[in-house]
Amino acid sequence: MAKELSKTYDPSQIEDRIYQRWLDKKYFHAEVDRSKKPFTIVMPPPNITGQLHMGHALDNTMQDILIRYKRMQGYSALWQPGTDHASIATEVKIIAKLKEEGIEKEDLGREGFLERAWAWRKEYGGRIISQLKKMGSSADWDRERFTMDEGCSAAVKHVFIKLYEKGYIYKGSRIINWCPVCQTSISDAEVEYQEQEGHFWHIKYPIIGEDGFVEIATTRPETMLGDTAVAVNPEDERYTHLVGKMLQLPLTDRVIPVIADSYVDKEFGTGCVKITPAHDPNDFEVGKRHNLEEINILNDDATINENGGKYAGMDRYEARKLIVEELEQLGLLVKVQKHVHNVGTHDRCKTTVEPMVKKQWFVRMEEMAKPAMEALRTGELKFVPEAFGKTYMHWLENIRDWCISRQLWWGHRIPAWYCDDCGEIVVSGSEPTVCPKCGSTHLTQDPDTLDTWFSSALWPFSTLGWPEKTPELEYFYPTNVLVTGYDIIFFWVIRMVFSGYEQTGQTPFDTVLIHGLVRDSLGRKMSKSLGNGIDPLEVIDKYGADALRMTLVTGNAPGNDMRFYWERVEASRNFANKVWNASRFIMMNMEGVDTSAVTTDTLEDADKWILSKVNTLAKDVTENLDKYELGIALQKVYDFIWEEFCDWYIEMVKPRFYNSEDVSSKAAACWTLKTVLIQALKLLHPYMPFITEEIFCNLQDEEESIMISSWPEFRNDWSFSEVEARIERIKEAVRALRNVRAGMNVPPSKKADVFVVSAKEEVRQAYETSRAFFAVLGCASSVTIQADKTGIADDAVAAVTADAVLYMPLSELVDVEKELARLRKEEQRLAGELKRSHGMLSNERFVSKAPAEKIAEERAKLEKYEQMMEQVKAQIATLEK
RNA sequence: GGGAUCUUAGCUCAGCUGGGAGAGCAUUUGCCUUACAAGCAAAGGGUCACAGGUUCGAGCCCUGUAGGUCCCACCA
Repeated sequence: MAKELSKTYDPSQIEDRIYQRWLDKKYFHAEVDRSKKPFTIVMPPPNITGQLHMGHALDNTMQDILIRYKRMQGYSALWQPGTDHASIATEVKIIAKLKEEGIEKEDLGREGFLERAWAWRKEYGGRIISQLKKMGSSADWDRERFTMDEGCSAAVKHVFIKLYEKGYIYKGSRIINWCPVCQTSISDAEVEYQEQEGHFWHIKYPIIGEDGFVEIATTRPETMLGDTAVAVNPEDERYTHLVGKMLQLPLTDRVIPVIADSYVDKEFGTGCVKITPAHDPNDFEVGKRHNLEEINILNDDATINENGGKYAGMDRYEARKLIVEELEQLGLLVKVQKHVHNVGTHDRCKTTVEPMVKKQWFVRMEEMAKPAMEALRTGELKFVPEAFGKTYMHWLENIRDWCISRQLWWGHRIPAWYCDDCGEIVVSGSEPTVCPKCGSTHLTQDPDTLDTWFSSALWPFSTLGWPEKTPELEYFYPTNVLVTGYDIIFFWVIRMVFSGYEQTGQTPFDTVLIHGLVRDSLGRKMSKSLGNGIDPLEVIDKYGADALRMTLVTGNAPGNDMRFYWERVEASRNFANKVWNASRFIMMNMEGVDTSAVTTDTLEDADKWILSKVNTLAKDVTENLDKYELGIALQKVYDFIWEEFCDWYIEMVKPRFYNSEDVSSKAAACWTLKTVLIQALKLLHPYMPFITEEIFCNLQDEEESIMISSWPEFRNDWSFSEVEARIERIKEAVRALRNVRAGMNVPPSKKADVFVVSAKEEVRQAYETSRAFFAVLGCASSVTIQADKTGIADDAVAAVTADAVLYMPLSELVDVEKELARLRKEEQRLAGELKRSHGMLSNERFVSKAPAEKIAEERAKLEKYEQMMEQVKAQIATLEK
C-alpha cells in the first residue's frame, strides 16, 4: 500500500538503511548459474592505504551502473571486488608511521616489519571498502579478495615459476631506474619525466700524448667519475683521427679511450659524448657494444661511493658542485649553458631517479607482447573510446623488459633461493632444503619482493580461483568489461592482457572502458599538495550518493576529463527531488483507485502517448548502455522524466483526479502513472540506485526490490505512433498559446476563451479528445472547436500551428501594433523556412540523389509551412483592417 | 622528435552510422497554479577555431593551418 513520503527528498535518511537491506538480502552476490548468462567486471583493486577520491567515485559508479543494468537484464552479474597491497605505497606509509614512534624499519627486522604491515592492513584495509559501499556499489563483497591473500599469492608464485622455467623471467645485471629515497628499483612505467631547467657543462678531457683536448658536454658532471670512454660518431670527420686515442679523465687517474659509435649525434652538443655505462641507459648499450667497464659510482642513497675517490660519501649534488669548481680551477671547464631538459623522477615521491646497473629480476616481454597486440588487431579486445587502442599498441610495440624486483619487504617475496656454497639459483614454490647442484643445505631466499603490478596483472583470473580450475573461473572468465582511467593503461591494462593470454590463453576481458580524470572547477588535477581535492564522502553527506553518481556521469563522453562543480551536484540533487515529488504526487492520488480493469484499450490518448514514449525510451537507453554511452542514456532518462512525464503528462492528467467523476478514466490515469513511473525508475536505477529503490518499494507490493526486478524491454503492445504524433501536435498548440500569452505578459490567473479553428474534420476530432488540456496547460476558460472563424472577434490573438489556428479574444490586453509586429516576425521566420525548403526541393540533384524518405520529409515540411504562412498572412490582413 | 585529443551559447560540456545546432548553470520576463520555489511558464544568446576538399547535403568524413591539453621517446 502506498505510504506517505516526506516533501523533500532526504538521502541521509534512506541510503544506509537501503544498502544494509541489500546486503542482508544478498542481492549483490553472484553465483555460477547455468540457467543464466554470466556478466563479469573485476574491480580495479584500490590500495589498502587509499581513501576514496573522485577517481574511485567515477570508476566505481561506471562499473556499478553496468553491473546493475546487466543484473536487471537477467545475467548472473558478478562484480568482483578486492584490494591491493600496493607494496611501495603501503611500505612508505608504514615507515612514516614508525618514524613517528621513533622506530626505524631496520630496528624491527623483516618479520617484525611485516607484522606491523599486516596490522596496518587489518586496521585500514577495510576503510576504502566501506567508503565504496557509501557510493552504493553493488559488488559481491562475499567474494572480496586481496592481492596478498593465499589464493593470489599462490597464483603469483605459480606464474613466477612458470615464466622462469620458460625463460621469460631472468635475473640479470642491467641498467634500471633507482629511487634513492625509496631505495628500490622501479620499472620504466614508474618514471615520470619532468621538464626542469638545468645546465649544460662543457668540459675538456686532455688527450694523452699530445697537446689537445676533447670537449664534451654533460648535464650531470658528477657521473664523469664513472666514465669509461668518450664516443664520437664514426662518420664525424672532425674526430675520426681521435678514435683509438686515450684521454686523461680529469680529477681521476683513469685513462679512457675514444671510441666510435653511431649512437652519437654529430649535430648535438660538441659531437663528443662521455660514456658512463653504469649510469645512463644509452651509455650502457654503448658499453656493451664496446666491452667497456661499468663503474658504479653511487651508493643506494645517491651518495658517491668508494669508486668516486675523494668524493666518496658526498651527496650527488654536493659532488657535482665541487667537481665543477675543481674543473674550473684546472681550466678544464669551457662554459656553462642553461639547458632545459627532462629529468626522470619517481612517480610516488618525485625524487630524481638515478639510472644504475644492478642485478635485478626481469620479465622478457617480446614474446608475450605479441598476442596482446594481436588481440586488438583481431578485435578480440577493444577500447572504448577506440583511440586508446593506439596508445596501447604503441606501448606494446616499443615494450622493454619489465623490472619486477623491488628492494622492499611488503609484497610477494620472490620465490628464489641462492645456494650459499655454489651460488646456484633455485626457483621453487616451497623452500628448498638442498641445493640441486652441489647438495649444500645452506640456501638463502632472495630478499626482494615483486612489483605490486605483478600480482595485479593476474587479478581478473586469480580472483576467480586460478590456477585452480574452479567453476567460477570457468563460468565468469573471461570477464566482460574493464573500467579504468587512461592513466593506468600501461601499468595495469597491458599487463593484465599479456598475462591473461600467457596464463589462460584468453583475453581477460573483451572491452576496456576508459574514463578520464575528475578535475577541479579550474580544470586542475585534484591533488593533495594543491589541497583542491573534493572528498566524495562530503558530497554524499551533503547531497546523497545518487546525486554524486549522477553528477559524475552526466554530460561526459568516455575518456574525457571532467570538471567538478558543486552547481552540478545541486542540479543532480534537484533532479532526485523532482523524481521524489512526482512519485509523491502519484502515490497521493492512487490511494483507493482500483486499476484492475485497466487494459491498453481503456487508455486515453495522453496515457497511450506517455506509455509509448517510455517504451521507446527503454529501447533507446538499452542501446546506449550497450554501447557504453552512459551519459547519453542518462540524459534521455532525465529528459523523459522531467519534461515529458512531469511537465506534460502529470499536468495533463490532473483534471482527471481533481474534477472528474469518471472512475474508469481515473483508473486508466492511475495505472499509467504507476506503470510509466516504474519503467522510468527501472531505467534510472543503475544511475540512482537509492532513490529509485525507496520509491519502488513504496509504490508497489508485488516485487521486493527494484535492483532484482527486470529491465524494461520494448513491447509492441505499448507502441502507439499515431497517438504519439497526435499528442505532439496538441503540445505544439499549447506551447503556441503559452508563447503568445507570455509575450503579452498575461498572468496565468487571467483565463481566456480559446477557439480552435481547423477546416479538417480529423484535426477537430483530435482537439476534441484533448480539449481538457487547454484549461490546465493553457489557461483556457473555455474551448470551442470549429471549422471556421465564425463568431471570433477580429482582434483576437492568433497562435498558428501546423494544423490549426488558436484564437484568444483578449481585447483589453491586446496592443494591435505589437501583435502585428509579432505576426510579421513570424511571417519572416516562415518565409525563411519556405525559402530553404523550396531551395532543397527545387535542387534537381537533391531530388535525384537523396533517399526518398528524406525527400518526403522535406515535402511534408514545405506543405506545413505553406499552410502556416497562409494563416499568418490572413491574420495580418485582418488586423490591418 | 612521434602520437593522441580538443577548439560548439557568457561558463562547463553533450552531440550515436553525415539530413533543419542541444543540456546544465548564468541572464531577462511572468508566476507561491492543491507533487515539487531544490519549482512552473516563456525569452534572449552560436560564421560549430580557420582555410580548402569530398557530397545533393558537413559540427560530424578527408587535407592543411593556428591554438590548447595529454601521452610516449629522452640529444649526452
